[in-house]
Amino acid sequence: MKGSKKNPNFKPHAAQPSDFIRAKVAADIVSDKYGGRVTTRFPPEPNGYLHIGHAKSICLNFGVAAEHQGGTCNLRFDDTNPATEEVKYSESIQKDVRWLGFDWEGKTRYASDYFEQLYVYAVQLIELSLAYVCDLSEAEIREYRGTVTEPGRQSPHRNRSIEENLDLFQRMRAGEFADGSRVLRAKIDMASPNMIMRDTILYRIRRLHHYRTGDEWYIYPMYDFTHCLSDAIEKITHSLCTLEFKDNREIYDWILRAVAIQNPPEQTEFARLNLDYTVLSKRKLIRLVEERHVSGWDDPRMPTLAGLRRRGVTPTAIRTFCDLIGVARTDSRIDIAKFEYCIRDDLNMIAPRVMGVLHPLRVVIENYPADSQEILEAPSYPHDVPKEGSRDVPFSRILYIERDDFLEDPPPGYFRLAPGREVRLRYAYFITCTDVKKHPDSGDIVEIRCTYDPESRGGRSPDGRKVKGTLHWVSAEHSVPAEVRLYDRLFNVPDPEDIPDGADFLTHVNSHSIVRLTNCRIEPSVLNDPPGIRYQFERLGYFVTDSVDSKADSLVFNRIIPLRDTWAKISGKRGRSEPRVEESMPKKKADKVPKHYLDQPPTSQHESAGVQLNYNGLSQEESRIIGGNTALIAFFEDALTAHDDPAAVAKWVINDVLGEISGGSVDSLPFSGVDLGSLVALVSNKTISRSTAKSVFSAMAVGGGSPSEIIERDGLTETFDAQSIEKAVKSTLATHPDKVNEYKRGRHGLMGFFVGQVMRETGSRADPETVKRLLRDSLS
RNA sequence: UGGCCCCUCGUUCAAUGGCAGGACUCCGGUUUUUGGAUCCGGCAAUGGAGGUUCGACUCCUCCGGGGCCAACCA
Repeated sequence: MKGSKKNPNFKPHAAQPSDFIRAKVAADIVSDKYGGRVTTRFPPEPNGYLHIGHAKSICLNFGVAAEHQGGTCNLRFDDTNPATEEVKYSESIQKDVRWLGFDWEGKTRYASDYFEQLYVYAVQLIELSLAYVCDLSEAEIREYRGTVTEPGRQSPHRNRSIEENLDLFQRMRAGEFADGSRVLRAKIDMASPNMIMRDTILYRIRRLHHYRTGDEWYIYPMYDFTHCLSDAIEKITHSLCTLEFKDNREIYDWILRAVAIQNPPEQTEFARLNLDYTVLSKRKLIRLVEERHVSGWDDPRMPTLAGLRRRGVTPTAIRTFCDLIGVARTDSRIDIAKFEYCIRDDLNMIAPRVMGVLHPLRVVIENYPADSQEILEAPSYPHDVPKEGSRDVPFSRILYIERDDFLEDPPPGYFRLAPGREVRLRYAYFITCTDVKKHPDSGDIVEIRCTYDPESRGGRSPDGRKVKGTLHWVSAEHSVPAEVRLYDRLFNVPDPEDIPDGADFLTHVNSHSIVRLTNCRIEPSVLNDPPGIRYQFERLGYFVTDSVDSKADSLVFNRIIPLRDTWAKISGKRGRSEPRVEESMPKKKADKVPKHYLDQPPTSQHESAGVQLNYNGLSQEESRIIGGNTALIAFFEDALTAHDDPAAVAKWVINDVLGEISGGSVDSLPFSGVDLGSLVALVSNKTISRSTAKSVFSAMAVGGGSPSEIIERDGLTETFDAQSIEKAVKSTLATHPDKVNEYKRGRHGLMGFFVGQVMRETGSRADPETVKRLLRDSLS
C-alpha cells in the first residue's frame, strides 16, 4: 500500500529478472496489477526445523521483495494444526531466518491471529451456500471421495439448509461435538478430476491446546482454507510455493473468488530443492534424529540450518548457493559439489590460516639445539586474499608433521617428505630427512630424523634452490591438543529416497560420516582467539570450534569442509585420512532411447475418440485433433464461413490457436472463428505475408478485433517490394561485417540470424523467402 | 488407470520463433612458500517420431520417461 515503507533487505541495484518468477513479478509491475506493489511471504509451519531447502524459498521470497522499491516479505507461521506445533519451533525458525541474513517487515505474523476473521469468511461461505457441515466419519469421507480414476459421491449432508449449517457450525465452534464428528466442507464438485476439489474440507474439530490461542478454539481451519485467505488478509501479491501445491491452486483461487477478494494474490509454484547425498523431507529428518543416527537437529551433518550453522557453514555461502541454483519448474537434484564450491569460495576469502596436524608424526631436527626455540611470524592470509594480519608460530627441535606427508617409499609424483628428500616447512625452514625410526615390533614409523638449513629461515633459501613440497607442522612442545571431528556426507548414495519397495532409506546412511580424531595438535595462536572463528588449517580444510562441545581447555573442532585435494585424486585415494564412501552411483535418468517407439502408430489409440471430421484436404491427424473438441469444431466451422479452405484454416487452428489457448478453451479467446478465417483469407490471397499474419494473430490474441482493423491500426499494410527488401538486406549486412565474414568462412547457421535481423528491420512485413534469396545472393 | 506438471552438456540454470550460452563437475596448462586459490583453454546437451514455418529448444500431435494428487497434514 505505502511505497514509503522501508525494506531492510532492499537491494537498489537488482539484477535483471533471472527466472520465471522474477519475470512474472516484473510483468505485473509493468501492467500495474497490484499498483506496483510487491509483497511476498515465507510461511513455515512451526512443527520442525528449517533446512537448506527452506533456505531456497526464503532467499526467493525475501529476494524478490528486496529487489523492488517498497517490496516486503512477511514471515508468517501457518499454525493451524495444534497437534504438531510448538513455540520452540517458532523461535528457532525466526532465529534461523535472521541468521541467514533476512529481516521481515513489522511483526511476525501468525495464521492463528486470523482465526476470528477466518471464521467470518467460513460463515460467509455457508451463507453463499458454498459450504456445508458434513457428519460423515473420516473413513466415510475417504470412501465417498472416490479415487483418482473414479468420481466420488455426494455427501448425504450436502444439501442441508443454510440455517442448519450456520447453527451446526456455530455449535462446532462452541465445542458441542466430539473430535472428528463433523467437518465443514466446501460445496464444489465430487466428480472433479482434481481430488483437491472434491468438496474440500475447510474446518475440523480438535479439542487440543494450541500453542498460541490456548483453549479458545474447538475448531481449526485447514491449510487450503487458511493459506489463501491469510495471503489475502496480508495483501500478498505473489504467493510462491513448491510444485506439489500445484493442484491446490484451484481451491486457492476458488475460495478467494467465492468471498470476492479484490485484487487476489496469485500462487506460483517452483521446484523444491533436492540435494545429492542428503534427505530434505521433514519426516525423514525426524527419523534420523529420533533413531539416533545423528546427535540432534543441530548435528553438524544435518542439512538443517541449525546443523549447517554448527558445522561452520556461513550464511553467505548458503545465499550464494541459492542464487546459483536458480529457480525453475523442473524437478532437480543439485550436485553437492556446487554447495561445497560455495562454502569454500566464501571461506577462502574470510578464514584466517593456522596450522594444525591431524595425525601427528614426530620429527626431530637433529641440528637444532634442544634448548633453543624461536618465534616465526606467519601471515594469516595468503598473498591472493586482500586481508591483513599475522600470528606468531613457535619453532623448536621437536615437531609434528602430518603422517601422510612422509612416505618411506614414495610413488612417482609424490613431492612431500621421504628419506633423503628436502622439503619446506611452511613459514619456517627447509628440512632434509636423514633417518626413519620404526617400532621394533610393529615396524610402524614412530619418528623421522631431519636436519634443517639455518639459511632457509622463512622458507626461502638464499642460494635459490627450490623444493617442491611444503608441509604444515606444529612445535611439539608449544602446540595445543584438540579433538577434531571430520564429517562426510550422511548417505552413501546420491538419492537416498530412491529405494526399492519395502526398503528403508536408513540403510543408506554412511557409517563413516563422522570420524573423531583425538590426538590432534594445533598451533597455539588459536588460544588467543574467541571461539567461533572459522579457520583454514593450511593444506587440510576449513574448521571451526564446536559451539556445544569445545571448551577453552579442551578444544573441539568441526571440519566444515576439506580443501580440494588434487593429490588425493591423482594418487587414487579419496580424502586425506578417513575412509570415504564409495564412488557416486550413476544417477537415475530416463532411458534416452525408448525401446518400443515403433510399436504403435501414433493415432491408433485415439481413432475412436471424438468426431471424425470430413473435410477435403485435412489429414487424418488434423481432423482427429479438431474433431476431438466440440468447441474447436464450432470455431473451425465459423472460420470456414469467412474462408472456405479447410486445409489452410485447419493448420492455423491446430498450430496457432491451440498454442494460444494452451490447454484452455477457445471460448476464452478475445476473437472469433470468423476473425481467424478472414486472417487466413488475407494470407491466401497474398494481401499480407504469413509472417505479417503472425503478428496480426498475436495482436488479436491480446486485444481481439478483426484482422483488417488491426492491419489498419498498426500500419501493417504490405509495403515491402523486392527493392526495399534489398535495401534492408544491404543495411543489415553492413552493420554486421564480422558475422558476414564468419558466414563466408562457413558458419552457415548465421543465416537465421541475418533473416531475423532483416525481418526485424522490416517489421516482419517482408516476405521471408525473398529475404532469404536476396541474402544468399549477397553472401555468395 | 483420471487430472495436472516436467524433460537442454555429467549436474543445474539460460536462449521476444532467428548465432544453443553461463555456472558447477571433469580434463589439460599457467601460477604458487597451501597438491588451496588464481588465470587461460578444452570436453560436453535440446528424450523420440511426425507436423506447422523461410527458420523450431521454443508452436501443434503422438510416443517414451519422470513427478504430484485419493490426511479431518502443510
